Amino acid sequence: MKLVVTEKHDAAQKIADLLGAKKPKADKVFNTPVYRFEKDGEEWVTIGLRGHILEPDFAPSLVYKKKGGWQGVDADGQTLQASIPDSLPKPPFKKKKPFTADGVELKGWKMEALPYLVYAPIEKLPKEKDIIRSLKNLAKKADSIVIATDFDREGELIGADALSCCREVNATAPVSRARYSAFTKPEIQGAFSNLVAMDDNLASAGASRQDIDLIWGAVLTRYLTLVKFAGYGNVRSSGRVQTPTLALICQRERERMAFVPEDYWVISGQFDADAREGVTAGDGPGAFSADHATARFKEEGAAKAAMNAVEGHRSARVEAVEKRKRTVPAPIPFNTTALMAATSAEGLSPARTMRIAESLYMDGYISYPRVDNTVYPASLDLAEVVRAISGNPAYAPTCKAILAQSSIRATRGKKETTDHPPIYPTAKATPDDLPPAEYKLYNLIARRFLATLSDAAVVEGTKVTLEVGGERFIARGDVLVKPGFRAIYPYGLKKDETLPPMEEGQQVAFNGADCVQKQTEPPARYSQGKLIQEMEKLGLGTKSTRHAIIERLYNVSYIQNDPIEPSQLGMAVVEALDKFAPHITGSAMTAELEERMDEIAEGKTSREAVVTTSRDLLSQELGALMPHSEEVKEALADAVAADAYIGKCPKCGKDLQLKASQKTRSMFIGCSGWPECDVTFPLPSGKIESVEELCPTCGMPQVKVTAFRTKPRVVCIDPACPTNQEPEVVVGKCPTCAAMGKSSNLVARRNPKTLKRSITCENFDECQTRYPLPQYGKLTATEEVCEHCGAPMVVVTTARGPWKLCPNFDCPGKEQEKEKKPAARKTTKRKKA
DNA sequence: GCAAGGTC
Repeated sequence: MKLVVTEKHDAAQKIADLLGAKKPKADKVFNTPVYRFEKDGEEWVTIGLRGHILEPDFAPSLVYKKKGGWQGVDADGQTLQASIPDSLPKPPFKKKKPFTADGVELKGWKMEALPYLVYAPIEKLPKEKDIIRSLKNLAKKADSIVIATDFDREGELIGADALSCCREVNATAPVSRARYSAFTKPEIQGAFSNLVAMDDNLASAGASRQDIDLIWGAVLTRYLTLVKFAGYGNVRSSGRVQTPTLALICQRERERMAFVPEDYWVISGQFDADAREGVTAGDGPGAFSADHATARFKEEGAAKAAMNAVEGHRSARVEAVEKRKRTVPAPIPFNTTALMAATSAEGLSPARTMRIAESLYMDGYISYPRVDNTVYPASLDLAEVVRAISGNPAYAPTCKAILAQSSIRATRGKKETTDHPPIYPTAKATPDDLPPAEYKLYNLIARRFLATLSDAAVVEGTKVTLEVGGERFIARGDVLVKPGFRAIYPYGLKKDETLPPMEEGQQVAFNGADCVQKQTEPPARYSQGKLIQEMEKLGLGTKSTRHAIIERLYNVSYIQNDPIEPSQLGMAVVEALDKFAPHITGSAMTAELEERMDEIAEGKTSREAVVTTSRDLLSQELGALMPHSEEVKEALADAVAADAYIGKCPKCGKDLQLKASQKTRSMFIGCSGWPECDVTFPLPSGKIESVEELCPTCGMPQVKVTAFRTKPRVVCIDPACPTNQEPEVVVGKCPTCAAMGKSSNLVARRNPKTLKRSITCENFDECQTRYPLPQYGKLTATEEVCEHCGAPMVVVTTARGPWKLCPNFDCPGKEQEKEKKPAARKTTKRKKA
């Protein structure tokens, strides 16, 4: 039996389809799907991995008490002892009681262990245990093995790891490597009839990347986390990609802070081409505005002089009318970065984009979403794709026009790789087929695809120069004369600005000018899309990881908002590392690693040599960092306090801070003077941000609250503030009391201690009736009663509109709805396997 | 309780 190992399930299926004479049989080994077929009289089976199936980690059996423990070196530590270089003082490890060189006992050590962690041996541990089990089971019976993972460095490593698993159970089966760059019949058949050898050097290059990332990441993350320990779960991370990315954001913020705005003045005049003598008010079709030819006056005096010069004039002369046509080329095919840049501009974060793209891919609506390529391969039948999506009425006219051409021509980007085709739609979808966010992304991808097959747009720009009292004004207009791709791709489009028709020498009405003082703006913060593009430019991360890295920076509270601003903590982390361990804050480390990896791949150096050099460098920088731990600790503590600052305590004047409850992890506001001062304020659920302005009603601090899927709102932190008083609403009669022959009101109110809103019976002590309520939105009572349980129906109006519901949590109607739900979400069902 | 890289 011939065993074919691919990087992912999808590839295993496609290869089986393309190689088998007959349709392959879908089977399972344990829980892993595999595909069996016959070729040239031999039994074949393909199995898909899930990316990396092994994961490097510090050897648990040799060095640590238990996996993942951050204590340090265990027991006798012999293996570590052997790997520590002579330059580092060797602790005299003894059984059960390790000591430092100075004789300090190391049991339970933390920070002191870090210099040794730099040199700790690394092992590859199983990560996908189920898949490994299935793989080994097949490998046992295999006569030969073909590694058919992706054709790149990580793919080679994934394949080498898989092979090492196979070798544990089958030491002799011959192994070969299939190299393909597209799932087409000729490509795959060609790859399998020209099998090559595994490239061990390339796999080693990938493995050195893993080692270096782990060592630097673990050592610096533990350092930052332990130097100012803030409780379990409060990790201050650092890494080869995330820290330079954070540094980019901080650098931009520093530029903004250093920026000194300059005043300038802008003069804008109002004109009307219909009224020759300046008698109309200037809001007819002939009205237009034009800016002074000096776009920015640096001196107020010069601006005033220009204003004085036009003062009193009622007409202007058209000095020149220039028209110029320019073509706007159709956009190039989408790769991952370009897709994320486009969705970011549409308000969809890169991380969310990739989650949705993954589901669209899995459901068969779009092609593989992780690509660098921006050139459609010749093997892709563009006309067939156009036909496939032409069933969507919104695309039909464009599809028809494209198909009517004798040949279809597509735009092409600069990046041409053979990994996968650029992202294109693979099936028709309409707004009825997909949930809104999914369709939004599908629509963008489908329209972009059609745009890449469309003509350039032609825009006619008009520039009109006007003269008033010796001053020149310039009006500009843009009109789309040939829509081309813009007919199908309206994204990122500026509105047309039309000008009324004018001729040289013509007089138009001048209805006065305004002079506005403005200030130059600091460089803009990065949007998530822009940051991803910048990361790509600098070689930070890959198409598959950049969005996740940015999300990680949000999760550890190094950054906030979009456009992205760094937190005080983020700034402090970059500052501390930049001072003492500058290698981790720049993109040069990645660039250099790439060079070393190329050398390993070419056989010019070894994985061991490269990793050891990197360990020595880290050892050096950690050595510079450790003596300044007090300084770093204070800087981080100050930053954390500044990030948590909400306002001043009304009782003792110290700082009120955002805190997390130890027990429930929920957020509240507490005084930094605790335990002397016990002032606390409850917080509603949702993301909390500090706001500078105090409450206009009571003078207490305010916070900005963003609850899940709601618009942010600014609220006073004091529940007693009049702005926080919600009227109690009588929503109806209590059904429990009614059953007991009594009549009591159900009242909706907010608990001032917990801020939770609920409906309680006035007769609660006796009947114990209480219903939960959504925490946000305006609540109104209705006359209606729930058909299932008799509870009064209420309406909650949020930004998404009114929503009528039965508040009874145990209402029998709820169960029925739950049963209905899975059927309603049919859209995520996987397209035929 | 660490990273980054694959993929779900």
